[in-house]
Amino acid sequence: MDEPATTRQRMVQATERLLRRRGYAAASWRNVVHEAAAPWGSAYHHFPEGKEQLAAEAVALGGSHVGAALDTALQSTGTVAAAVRRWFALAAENLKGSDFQDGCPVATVALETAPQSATLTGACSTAFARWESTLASAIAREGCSRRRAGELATLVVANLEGALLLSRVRRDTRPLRLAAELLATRLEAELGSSKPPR
Amino acid sequence: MDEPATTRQRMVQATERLLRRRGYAAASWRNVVHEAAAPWGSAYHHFPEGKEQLAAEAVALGGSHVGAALDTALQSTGTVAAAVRRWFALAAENLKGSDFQDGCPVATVALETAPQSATLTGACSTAFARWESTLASAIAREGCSRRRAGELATLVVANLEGALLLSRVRRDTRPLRLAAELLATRLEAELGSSKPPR
Amino acid sequence: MDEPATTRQRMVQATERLLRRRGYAAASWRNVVHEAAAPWGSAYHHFPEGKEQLAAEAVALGGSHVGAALDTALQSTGTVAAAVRRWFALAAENLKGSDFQDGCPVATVALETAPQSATLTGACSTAFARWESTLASAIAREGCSRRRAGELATLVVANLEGALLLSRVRRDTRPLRLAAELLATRLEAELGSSKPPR
Amino acid sequence: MDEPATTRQRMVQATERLLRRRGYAAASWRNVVHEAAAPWGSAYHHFPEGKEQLAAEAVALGGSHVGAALDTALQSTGTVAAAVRRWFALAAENLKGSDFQDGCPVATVALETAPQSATLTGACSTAFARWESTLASAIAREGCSRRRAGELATLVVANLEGALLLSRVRRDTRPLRLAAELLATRLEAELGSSKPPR
DNA sequence: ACATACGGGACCTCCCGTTGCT
DNA sequence: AGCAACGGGAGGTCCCGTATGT
Repeated sequence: MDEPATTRQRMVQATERLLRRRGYAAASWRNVVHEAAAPWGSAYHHFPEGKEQLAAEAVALGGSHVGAALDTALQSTGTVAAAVRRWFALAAENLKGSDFQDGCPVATVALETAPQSATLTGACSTAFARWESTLASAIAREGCSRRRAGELATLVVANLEGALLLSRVRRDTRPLRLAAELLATRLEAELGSSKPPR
Repeated sequence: MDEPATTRQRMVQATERLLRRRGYAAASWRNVVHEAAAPWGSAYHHFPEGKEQLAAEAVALGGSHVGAALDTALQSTGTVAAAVRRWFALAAENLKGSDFQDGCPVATVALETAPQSATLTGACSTAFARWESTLASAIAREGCSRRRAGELATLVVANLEGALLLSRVRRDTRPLRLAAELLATRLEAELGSSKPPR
Repeated sequence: MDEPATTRQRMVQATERLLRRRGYAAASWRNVVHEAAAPWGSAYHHFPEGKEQLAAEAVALGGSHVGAALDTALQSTGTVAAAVRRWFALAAENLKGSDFQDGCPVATVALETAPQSATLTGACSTAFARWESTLASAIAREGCSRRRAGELATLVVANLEGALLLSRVRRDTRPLRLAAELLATRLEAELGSSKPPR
Repeated sequence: MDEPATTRQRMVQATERLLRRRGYAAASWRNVVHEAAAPWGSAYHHFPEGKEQLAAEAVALGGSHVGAALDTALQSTGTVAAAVRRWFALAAENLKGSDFQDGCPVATVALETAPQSATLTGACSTAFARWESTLASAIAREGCSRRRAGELATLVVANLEGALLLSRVRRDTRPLRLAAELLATRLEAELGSSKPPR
């Protein structure tokens, strides 16, 4: 195990990197094969449906990275409110750690391709839905209706994306911190009675 | 006044339309001159610094449109909380009215070009800053420290962009309604009794 | 015998189909293996000399199909003149039956590749020569010098190809009927005295 | 007058040359701009509808060349029968003069692109129709019903194309001579009463 | 202010043929 | 016989910016 990544995997990873940093337009085959040190001649062997397929897989990969950070945050904290704070802090770290170069691969592709490519919009939608589903489950577990849990999860994701965008443009992570605070306060207010935060 | 739009104006307007709907990549000269029914021969006469200049002006125009909606919302309501609800509702209307085709021109360009083009990132940043400044003034007028007013304004803008993104991807305006509710509640809580939030 | 077609056979047949309908350029390996439901992995096992070999065999197969129609026509009629009429009528049927999609695989390849590929030009030439030889023998049997029989055979083939081309472009089989009439009349005139047409 | 050919004209001419010699597939932009010594960057300036537009114009040009040869033949001879002989002889000369490299640009494109491109099939059809129309008028002038004149014209064109194809593949102009003889004899027979053929 | 043309390059897609491994 | 991957290149399209003439 832990074999060296296959060409195909390297291409998806490279694409995800490019999407994060410079968006869909920059994820050209040329850039991808260069970044991945992959053979250009077999691009369409691995991705017979072309660039959309490659990008869709990269979006899925990017989404799973962010989702993994959410899982980590949930596991390392006791309440959803704390997890949200942690999740947003991780996002802020990544942003700052890349000198504000790495944005959210999902959001970038979503805005750049919606509503032209159903495939890609679908991939973005799926990524968002997964985060929301994870969040909603965690929220519901703290004693909240499934319906309201879903709404709160949507708000968390919306705030993450909005704050990430603003933080990136301003080169300042404050929006992420403010959004985390806004959400955590609200979550504690709505869930607090039934679940003592440790 | 109210003269017919000049060639130059038509080009900026057409570009703004293209940015909203299909992003920076679609705002090619070819598409712009076609959409604007403008002569290609004088493109570089009007915009000697090229496509970036054109796009920057289009972002500014798009930003002013959204800003105008905010002004309208503030004038037609009594509190900032109500104005935010109204502002987000207007955004939802525009989104739905265009069959979820028209997104925010500022956000799209911001993600697509940051951090490659300082000019364009600056234009986006300026647009966001203008909305925040308007909001911050209105919030401060309801009895809040300038500092906290600025933070709340940032949160409003972050939520607008995040919710708009989610609403567009899902083809459902619910995220915008939820975000408006979250913000309005918080604004009322912090400003409501006339002042003392904490 | 009458076993299921081998992979190799299916590939040649698929190629012949593609040549007839869309020409040499459309007979890419990708299209061929898809049409034939054949494994790409063994393409160069079966056709070690590459695409030219495949196409040459497909031309030969196509030529034999047309030649078989000629044999049928000769057997089911009493004179060469009648056989020509029948042959052209069969060609018209095939053309119309395919909604004017199926042309002559030999002619298409001949024009598309002559004079670049000696192999393919040779394959086409052989196909034409076979039809002419069959015709010439039949004509000579009706009492005509071998020399003149060969000339008349050439004229029949030239008219078939020319009329097929015109009929296909116009989506109208009239040119084939006219050419058949022209040839039959001439054949009857030159052979008529010695061989009463039934 | 007799100005140097424009870039656009040179491109069409070069394309016509390539179509004649090597078919539609060989008329790539790369080959065209090389042959025409034209700037590749303005290809789509001159032919905004792309390769099909270029090829359609080249087919029209090629068709007009062949048509001009027909006009010449008609003017330099006394009867249609003689003109057909002359026309076919000119075709044979061109074929032989190019060492059997130059075929008919119209026929090649017709077979290669029919029925995929309506534009190109139309261009080919138009070229054929023009020759037929010229021929039909000339035939009718010799005392033949318009209807029969049209049929005979079709036969002439079909024989030209078929014989040209065979002559090219065989590297031997005999098919063209035989076809001319066949047609001339028939024309003389059908028109003979009013115009002594011999 | 506008038109026509140049000029080089990037885009995605698809091509043909080869190479080791079953 | 068949497979997965490689490898370089050509295909048509469209890009941005510039250069001349009015």
